[in-house]
Amino acid sequence: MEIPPVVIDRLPLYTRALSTLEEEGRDVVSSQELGTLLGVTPAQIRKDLSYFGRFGKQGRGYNVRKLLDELHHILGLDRQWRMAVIGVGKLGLAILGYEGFGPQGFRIVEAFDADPKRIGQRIENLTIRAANDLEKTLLKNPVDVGIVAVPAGIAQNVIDTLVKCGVRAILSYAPIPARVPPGVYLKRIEPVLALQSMAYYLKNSPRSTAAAARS
Amino acid sequence: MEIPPVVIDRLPLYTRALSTLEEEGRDVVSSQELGTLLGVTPAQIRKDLSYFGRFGKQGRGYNVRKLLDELHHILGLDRQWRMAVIGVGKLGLAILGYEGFGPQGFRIVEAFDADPKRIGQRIENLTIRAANDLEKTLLKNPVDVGIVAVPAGIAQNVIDTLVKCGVRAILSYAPIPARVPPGVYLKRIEPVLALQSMAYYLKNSPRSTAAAARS
DNA sequence: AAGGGTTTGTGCTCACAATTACAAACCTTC
DNA sequence: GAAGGTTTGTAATTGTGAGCACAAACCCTT
Ligand SMILES: NC(=O)c1ccc[n+]([C@@H]2O[C@H](COP(=O)([O-])OP(=O)(O)OC[C@H]3O[C@@H](n4cnc5c(N)ncnc54)[C@H](O)[C@@H]3O)[C@@H](O)[C@H]2O)c1
Ligand SMILES: NC(=O)c1ccc[n+]([C@@H]2O[C@H](COP(=O)([O-])OP(=O)(O)OC[C@H]3O[C@@H](n4cnc5c(N)ncnc54)[C@H](O)[C@@H]3O)[C@@H](O)[C@H]2O)c1
Repeated sequence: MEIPPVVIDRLPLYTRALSTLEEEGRDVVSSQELGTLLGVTPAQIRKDLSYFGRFGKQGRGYNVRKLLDELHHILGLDRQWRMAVIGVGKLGLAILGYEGFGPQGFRIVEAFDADPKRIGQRIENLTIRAANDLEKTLLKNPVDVGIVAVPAGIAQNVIDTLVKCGVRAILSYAPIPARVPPGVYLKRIEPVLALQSMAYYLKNSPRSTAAAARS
Repeated sequence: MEIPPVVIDRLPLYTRALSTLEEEGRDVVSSQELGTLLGVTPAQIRKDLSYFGRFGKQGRGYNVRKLLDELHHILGLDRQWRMAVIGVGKLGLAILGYEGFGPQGFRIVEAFDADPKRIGQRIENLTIRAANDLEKTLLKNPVDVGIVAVPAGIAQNVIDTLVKCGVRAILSYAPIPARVPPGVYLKRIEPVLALQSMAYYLKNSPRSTAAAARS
């Protein structure tokens, strides 16, 4: 059975809401409540979950702890993922210092830069390696994910190198339409594109039309 | 006529490719070439553009300069947009220092933080203001876009304040399912969700299955 | 000026995703 | 233990977007 990518994209949303509920001590939650919490219809949630099994109880809802465990297992969040950051400039520094990855099982274990002033620096328990050593290091010590935060001009090059080293998931902050071979997964973070599409709505709504932009 | 949001989301992609082509001195481009450049089918591009008019010439293609101007006009990129950054921490600093916004007409004109050590600092020709002055400042000196880079816990609060100040477009980096009233546009940057959905594919492909994740 | 080679714009079809709607299952209370 | 009130899981329907295919339009060459 083939699961639609949109469904996979929503599952992490559900896990995050469930984590919050669990921290609040909640035992069960209905698709209704989860829906209003996330801005998604209850039927959507039920249908998405039904791709993977039957996790709820009629008349009652979903056991928060149980559903969270199931989703963690489905998404592969019940293990550690090793990541490398390429490009430790202004943005790379913020990424290295971000405390949101670790608790979700995503650990940054390598960082690379081309600037001689950066190479060798210790940041967040990590020693910045030379960009020249990227291939050698990753071949010896593989990572699951590559985070690309280098200037646009060399991003495709870096991505190609990552692919050659067997990296199969890439998170790219570079503003280019990067290409990867099939079997490699790429997600782009594109704040400028997001702003540009919102500009359209700003321009074309006389101060208060309905119909919010997809987020 | 109502234009599908997905179409609006693709237009900025086209403008970026066209800009590159223009810098290379190209005069005309076909939907075919633009398509392979962006990983989109030519028919998709033609259909998207046809929502707004007839910009090409049969047998020839699109005039790069002309199409770029048209798209800039359609998206509202032929003017300056004023932005405020809320939260000048690790990420906020990278945003303030990012040179990718200006050339596209998005100018950061205000920055706010709650940390006394940050308030008053001059960064990139900007003086960091106190978070307490957010409402007062924006009411006197409105901005078009708010960029939210504060901790998750207070993000909804900041967003509510922005909305109250008449901000109608918000780019949020906070990992929360923020809600805004209709007529306000919100886009979220969510690296963790992107990683989590890629984890699913990493886990469920025996090292080389086709079907790349939507990016 | 005619013909061959391109490429656009768009009606039509197909695929897929969201929503609706309801029977089945469950809990609680009396 | 029966009745009333919830909520799930899913079959069926609706809605929407992507791709196909082709006539019309254009360029260039001879
Ligand atoms: N700063 C932001 O908020 C932001 C936002 C969106 C996108 N981006 C994108 O992220 C990327 C980085 O942005 P930034 O603001 O950090 O720029 P930056 O110039 O501060 O950092 C780039 C870093 O990459 C390093 N580098 C150059 N070549 C390299 C190589 N071959 N291997 C490894 N490292 C190399 C440089 O030494 C530098 O430290 C850019 O593509 C930018 O467009 C940044
Ligand atoms: N660093 C990253 O790469 C990254 C990536 C994705 C998401 N985020 C998100 O971006 C946000 C900021 O992350 P960060 O790493 O910069 O954290 P940070 O702690 O370095 O920065 C947060 C800043 O917000 C300021 N602040 C607190 N309350 C405020 C208020 N009421 N008004 C204005 N400013 C206030 C703090 O003083 C601090 O300077 C968080 O929500 C985080 O989850 C960060």
